[in-house]
Amino acid sequence: MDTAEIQKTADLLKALGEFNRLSLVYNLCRCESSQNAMCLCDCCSVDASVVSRHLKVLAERDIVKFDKVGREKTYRLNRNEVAAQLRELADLIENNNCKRGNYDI
Amino acid sequence: MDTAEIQKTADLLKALGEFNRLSLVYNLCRCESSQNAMCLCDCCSVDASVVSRHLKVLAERDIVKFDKVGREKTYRLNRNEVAAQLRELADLIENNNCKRGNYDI
DNA sequence: GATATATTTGCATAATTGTGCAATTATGCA
DNA sequence: TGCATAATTGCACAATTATGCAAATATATC
Repeated sequence: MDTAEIQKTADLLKALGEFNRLSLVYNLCRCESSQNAMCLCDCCSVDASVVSRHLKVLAERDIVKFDKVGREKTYRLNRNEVAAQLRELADLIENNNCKRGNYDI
Repeated sequence: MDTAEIQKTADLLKALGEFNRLSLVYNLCRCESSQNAMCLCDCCSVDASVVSRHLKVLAERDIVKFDKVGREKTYRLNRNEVAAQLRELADLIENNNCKRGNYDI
């Protein structure tokens, strides 16, 4: 396993592993349409600037995508990619799907 | 979504989302048999005390389990549970499996 | 242009976290 | 009992991170 790859996965998990950010993700989970940041503020009781920074982190990790419409930014979950990465990790952990086929039992 | 539930998931992801801890997890991934801490030290270039603390965090989150044999502690991945939790999150994110059935599009 | 709203940024701060080293504890073995 | 090895813990420290407030930026509307 490449260290860069480990770091990338760790970064994804770390981005998701903070209470307010995960709250934002769960909030976006329930929305089919994009939501702007002000709307998303309601789900966590922190300053708008904090929400802005959390959304930036989520966007940097490609967890959310956004469009700029006028003065608003609307966010949506990058559902398929995030789910795929989580499943990939789950498979690795559960199935021991080692391409080399060497088991050390 | 309950805040306690959000916090629990966040804690799991945060525990996995650190480079050396994830390295330990990947390392355990490749092992069918339990591995003791000293052996696991080899996979990350940090002090044994650091590995000990990381393993403690992983054990607290039920990511790894351990047995004490003599003066050694042997660790193994809690494969099924961790994988199940990751898949649950993936499903939630991807499928929008909202029990209430209200879509806001 | 003036004003209101949405978002970001600079700054300061408190809290958390990862780390190494030394000391300690626990256990096995001679 | 004495010594070696495995693991943990106390302590200090550096780095990161989450946060709020105020100011700045961007854009819509009047």
